[in-house]
Amino acid sequence: MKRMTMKDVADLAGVSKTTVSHVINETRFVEVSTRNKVLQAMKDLGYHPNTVARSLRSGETKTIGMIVPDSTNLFFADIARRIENYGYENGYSVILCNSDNNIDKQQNYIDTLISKQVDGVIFISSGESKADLQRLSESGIPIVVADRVVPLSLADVVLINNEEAGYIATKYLIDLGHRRIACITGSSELNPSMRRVEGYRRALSESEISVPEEYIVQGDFQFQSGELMMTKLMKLPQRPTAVFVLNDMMAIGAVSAARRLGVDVPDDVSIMGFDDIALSSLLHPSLSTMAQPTEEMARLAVELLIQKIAHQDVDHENKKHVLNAVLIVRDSTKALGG
Amino acid sequence: MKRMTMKDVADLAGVSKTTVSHVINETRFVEVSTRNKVLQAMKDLGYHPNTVARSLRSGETKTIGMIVPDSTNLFFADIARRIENYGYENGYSVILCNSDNNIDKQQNYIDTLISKQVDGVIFISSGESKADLQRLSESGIPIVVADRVVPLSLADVVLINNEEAGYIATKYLIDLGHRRIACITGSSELNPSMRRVEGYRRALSESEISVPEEYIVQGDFQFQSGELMMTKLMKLPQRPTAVFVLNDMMAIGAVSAARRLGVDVPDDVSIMGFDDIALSSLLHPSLSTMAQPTEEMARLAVELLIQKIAHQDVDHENKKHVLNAVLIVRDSTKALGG
DNA sequence: CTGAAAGCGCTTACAG
DNA sequence: CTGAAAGCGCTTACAG
Repeated sequence: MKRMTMKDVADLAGVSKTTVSHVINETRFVEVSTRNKVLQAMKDLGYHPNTVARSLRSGETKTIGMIVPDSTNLFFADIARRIENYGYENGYSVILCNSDNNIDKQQNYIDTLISKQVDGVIFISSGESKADLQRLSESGIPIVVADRVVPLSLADVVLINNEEAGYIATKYLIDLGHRRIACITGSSELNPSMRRVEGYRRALSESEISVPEEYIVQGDFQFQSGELMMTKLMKLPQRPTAVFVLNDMMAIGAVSAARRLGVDVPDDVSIMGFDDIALSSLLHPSLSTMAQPTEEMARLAVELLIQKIAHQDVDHENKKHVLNAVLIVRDSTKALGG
Repeated sequence: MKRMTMKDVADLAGVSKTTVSHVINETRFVEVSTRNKVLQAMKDLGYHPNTVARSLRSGETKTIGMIVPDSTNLFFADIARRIENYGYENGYSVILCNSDNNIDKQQNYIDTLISKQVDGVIFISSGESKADLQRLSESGIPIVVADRVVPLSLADVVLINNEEAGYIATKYLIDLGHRRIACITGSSELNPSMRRVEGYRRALSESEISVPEEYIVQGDFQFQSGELMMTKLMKLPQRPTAVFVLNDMMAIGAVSAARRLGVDVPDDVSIMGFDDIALSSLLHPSLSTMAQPTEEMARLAVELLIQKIAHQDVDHENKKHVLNAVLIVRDSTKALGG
């Protein structure tokens, strides 16, 4: 049961540790017969290389940290899953860190990640965390931030064009003939939410549609707030005919609230979501939404990180990588009076 | 930007590495003034202890591996989240491994976890994986298996009493006056699914209700199969008045299918789920279900693992820890004709 | 084609 | 109250 080491393998195979190391890593030519003896010895002993020792020596752990606000949220769960998968394909393990909107927890995790010598960190949206990011960055660990804007001095950034996406969604509703278009936002300090609202406003003002302030209500990206805010909107004297909800979970809540109020979706009111979580295509009515390219975001984030890890020496210019959300039309929206 | 080491701290503070180590770990008394000098030096240098070196020396990595089939599945996401959290509270980081029902991936991850010298592994349900578990177990790494039955020679096991839970759910439907009670199962080779069906059968036979074989239909724990199987059931000449669905995701699909067919839930048919994922209480009708104690499962799994890690020397007797699912009555079920 | 030895950054007996 | 030194299991220049 004792853990076998290279020494054990070397002894059994009758060669040096150097040679064992080289056959394991294929890092220099080894006589075929020697090689086979080593391989056989490894097998006989059930040898597993000790990555900890290797990491100490080589300076790389083949491990990355992934910080997400809440891996239970379907949007983050999806990205986290894909990051794990791309990491795996590239030989990296990922340490899962839920920041939980808890500043202490996030800070502790960052210290832990630094101490564990992770090769890089993928940081996904969380409240205010410039200071933490700064510490990470100062420690010299490559960072990629996803779904969030930070100073480029700190990290590469991968995100979607939220303003444009907000514009496209709203424009789509306008083109369907809607004029009374409300919006359920996320927490006001979150940049993605703010930017989507800006796009929403731009589309409306471009079409010279004025928006009463009570049409813009604030949620918190959770189901319940979608329900609550939708109920509020439906009780307005001048009811909107379409609602742009800034994420799908709230949009699903909004559909639910509408149903309970006897308001038909999409006959009486069109509802437009954001994210395209898996659930959105399944429920009835299926949700029209702006799909985030999570696959691409995750792939790009991992690729960028791996590049940064590889070229840590040359000074890498951090960039902002902007992807596009795409309009997905399903059953929760329809032409006004159509 | 160069990583600081204990040597740097020792030099700046004018003490030995030994002393630095002892103030960091609080492992022997150090003169207050010396202590302060060391602390100050650490701060000035932005020193972070190198856990990799520590692990090599001490033999523990303060890291555990968590293998789940798919962290995107709400039930697993919930458990994974809680395990991460309990791990964090106990000073452990967790490496996220999605086995993905891919035997190669799972095997690779296990080798990786062994090589990375994780202190323990929490293994959550996956298809057939006795061989992998065996390898892990032979490497001497403590293992806790959750939501699944394996030989106790290999690991501690934490799970719910699926048979009893299936019985309780079905008995509840019977007590509501239902006699024609169908069941949508999960993949037939999964033990939890099989056991729940056994409980379902026991409750029915106890009440001397015979169940036509076409009332038991097989899904795969995904939304779509719930929809599909529900549709099939509703087209039966002798339609069931209640359906026990072996997980919530399929139950939500079943509700959705019913709605589309113009069958009211719960007026025309009662639907009973299993798991109590967060979504189940939110949708309308909210779902009656058997709640799995994920909080307790996660806590227990982490506690057991930590105990095993601590007492690796003394030979620990693996046990099966059986928790109870609890009946949650919501709006998707009602008395027959009530 | 292969090996001896230094060293990665810690912890911890041993010594005083 | 503190320090010098061995050693955890690897990798990799250096040497032959």
